[in-house]
Amino acid sequence: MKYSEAKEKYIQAWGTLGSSWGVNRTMAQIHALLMISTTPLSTEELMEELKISRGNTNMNVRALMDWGLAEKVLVPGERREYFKADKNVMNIGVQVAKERKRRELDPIIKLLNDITNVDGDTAEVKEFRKVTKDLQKFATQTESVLDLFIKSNQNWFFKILGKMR
Amino acid sequence: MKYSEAKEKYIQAWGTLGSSWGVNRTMAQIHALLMISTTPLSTEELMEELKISRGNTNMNVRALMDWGLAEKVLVPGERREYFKADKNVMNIGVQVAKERKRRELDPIIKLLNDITNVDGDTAEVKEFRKVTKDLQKFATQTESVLDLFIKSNQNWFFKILGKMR
DNA sequence: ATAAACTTTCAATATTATTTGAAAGTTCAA
DNA sequence: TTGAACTTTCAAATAATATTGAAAGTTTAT
Repeated sequence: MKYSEAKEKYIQAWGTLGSSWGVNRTMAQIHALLMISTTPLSTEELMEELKISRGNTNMNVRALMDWGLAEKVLVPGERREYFKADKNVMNIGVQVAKERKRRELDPIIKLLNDITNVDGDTAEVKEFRKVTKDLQKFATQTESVLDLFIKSNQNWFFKILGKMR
Repeated sequence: MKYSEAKEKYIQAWGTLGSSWGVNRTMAQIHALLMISTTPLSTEELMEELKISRGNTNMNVRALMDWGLAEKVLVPGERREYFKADKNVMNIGVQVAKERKRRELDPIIKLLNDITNVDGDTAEVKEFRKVTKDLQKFATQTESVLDLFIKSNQNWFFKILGKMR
């Protein structure tokens, strides 16, 4: 396969994947580009490559930095800011897990804690308590797995899991 | 907390969570309702409870069935179709993992297999190969974990993981 | 202090996803 | 068959989300 073709497919696929994972398409594509670049890229270069506006580029680069997936690089003697991505895939996985846990799982666990304490003893309420408690248990277990993954250095996590098969 | 309040919060939260997990809001809310209902619900009842149209209800109930999260219940002597959700939270987790693996991870692994075979030996292409191979490895490891989770009966998976801490 | 080089903001616009509801389709009892 | 009771479809409307680009803001060199 030709490089240009492979690159295009890769960026396109990353964008699609991103959007089904709570990350917007452009953000994922900028990340994809930074991942395969041999040097840090400027806003100009990102705009040029992805054919997107300055504002859009700026917003999504900042979002990537918020997620801990990219950082500024200052080149001595240059005004312009450059950006580079962390290329360690395991780190990326951990970072994404960490952020999504914080943004999604934590609030749900908090909510479930609140609502399992609903008053009443009708069949309806009993069922509600049962279901929400089950969900709470599952969410808490999921949280433990994520914490384990987040804390695990390198690929210890996968190594162990690999042995479990 | 009052039941009506808890219920509302729960349905609202489930909808929000769903949308950041590749499931649309209404689909998630229908699921939430079916989960806490003591009896199967009809299209009419879902429309009424969630204040949504017939078409919307129908589409999303079918989507839930596609995902293996709900099923039709035929009540003898009734024309109307009723729907109920699988209430086993672990099953739901497995089902969602299975579907998302099929819809998202599998295609990406396939793509990565293709594009890591890019031709060329420039620094650019070498970097591309390196990054995509790393991604491939990570995706494959993730696949193994998911397969393990999907195949694991009951909560064996979490039990083992729990011991790892 | 000025202006060039750059970054950030945000109201307007475009795109994408969801929802509606009426019409078409199906099933079944009589 | 017929028609009542129900389900499904899908084009159009609406809502949600992302993008643009020009203006405002900031930084740095002189």
